[in-house]
Amino acid sequence: MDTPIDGHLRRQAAKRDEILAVATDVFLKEGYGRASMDQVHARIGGSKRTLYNHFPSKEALFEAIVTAVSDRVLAALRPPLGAGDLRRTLVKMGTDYLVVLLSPDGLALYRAMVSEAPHFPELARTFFENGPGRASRHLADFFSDQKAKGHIDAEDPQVAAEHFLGAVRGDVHLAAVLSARKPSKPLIEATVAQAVETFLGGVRRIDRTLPK
Amino acid sequence: MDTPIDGHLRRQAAKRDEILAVATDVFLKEGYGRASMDQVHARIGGSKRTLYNHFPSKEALFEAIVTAVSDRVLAALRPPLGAGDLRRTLVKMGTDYLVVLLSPDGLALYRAMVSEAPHFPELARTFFENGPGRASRHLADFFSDQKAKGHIDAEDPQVAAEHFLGAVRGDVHLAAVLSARKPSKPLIEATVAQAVETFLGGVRRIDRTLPK
DNA sequence: TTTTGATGGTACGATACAGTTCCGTACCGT
DNA sequence: ACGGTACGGAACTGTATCGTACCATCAAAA
Repeated sequence: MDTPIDGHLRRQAAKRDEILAVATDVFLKEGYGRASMDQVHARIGGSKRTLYNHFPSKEALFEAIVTAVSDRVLAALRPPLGAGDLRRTLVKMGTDYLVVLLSPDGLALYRAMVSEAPHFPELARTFFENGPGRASRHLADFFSDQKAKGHIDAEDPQVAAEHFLGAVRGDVHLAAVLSARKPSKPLIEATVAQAVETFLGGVRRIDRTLPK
Repeated sequence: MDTPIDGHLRRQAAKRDEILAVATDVFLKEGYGRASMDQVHARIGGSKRTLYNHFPSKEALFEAIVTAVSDRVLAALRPPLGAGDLRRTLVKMGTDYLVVLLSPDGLALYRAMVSEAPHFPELARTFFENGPGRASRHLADFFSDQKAKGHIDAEDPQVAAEHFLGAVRGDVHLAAVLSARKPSKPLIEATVAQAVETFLGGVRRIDRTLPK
């Protein structure tokens, strides 16, 4: 006995996926305010009623888009961090983090959430929790382990993680969000590299004539 | 002969200021998309024509608002940094920076610029240059001086400044932008304090059995 | 084959928006 | 007193918006 899939459900799901794909493109490119249901409908073709059958309102469609894109994009914010080498782990976490944030979808999602946070507060909260917040806690767990092993001397691992990721974002993410200029990958890697070194060793010159 | 101020110009300027004040409130609270000229007009009273006499379009009004608020808000991003104590300077710069970014106007301005950056690219560029970008360069100048004096060991002072300010933003700014929860001032100071310590000394545990 | 459910096509309703037009009034310098 | 300028008031234009109503069509299930 194989899968007794209803043909109607198959069609329905396919239509839903098609609508979601097109609507995602429109909403992320134009933003919630400037995107219009008519625009989506024009690119979908067909009836406007079927569009509203799948998503009962513009807000519902936007929420579906955000959750879908979040699931797809934000997953990469938590790469597997074995309890391995500290510097290597920071570099991997930093580059993965920054690459996701600077990807077209990442930038568009960030812009959309910042723009609509006041009108979709629970959605914004979910975005933060499943995105940057989770990434910070993920890294903080690693820091806790490193601290227990005596490799690290951070007062609060959670705060330390947030600071490291904030340093990685630096002005690069800000500039990209504001001017839509996507920096090159080597520049990303160089930025992360220096952030890691600063984070590890600090910036203060150590007196060579024996400390302590 | 006292000031030969034209009465017409006085009225004109007063009206312009009034419009700008009300419109700033509306635009920063609602965002460019949801704010409407009718809404501004309703709160101004008077004729719609006078509104359009002062600002020929919605876009022009928005640009005037952004430049005005930028001048007023972003000035505090460059506190005077005498070439004094390193730690104290970092703490001052960090707290001033974060307090401005987390102020209601700072958050609203940030949201507005991120939202409308694709449609007002030159405005977004100006905002970045006069805001976070200038702050980074300001701090970078201080770092260059400290480096010349042998107090710090940063490869690229500009990048180091961006990383420090990024760490100061951390997840606090992100969370505030996304959830409109303004963190308390002691939390701000505590965050900055730890960021400064991490930035100065790094996180890696130094082997107590004599380094080097 | 008949019936059911999803879809295609299009017109429509109601509202909101940016920007204009017309007319009359209040104020200021001369 | 007079002329110029900005302002108040309100209706109006054209367009865009979200969402609904109506009917024909097509594919799958009975």
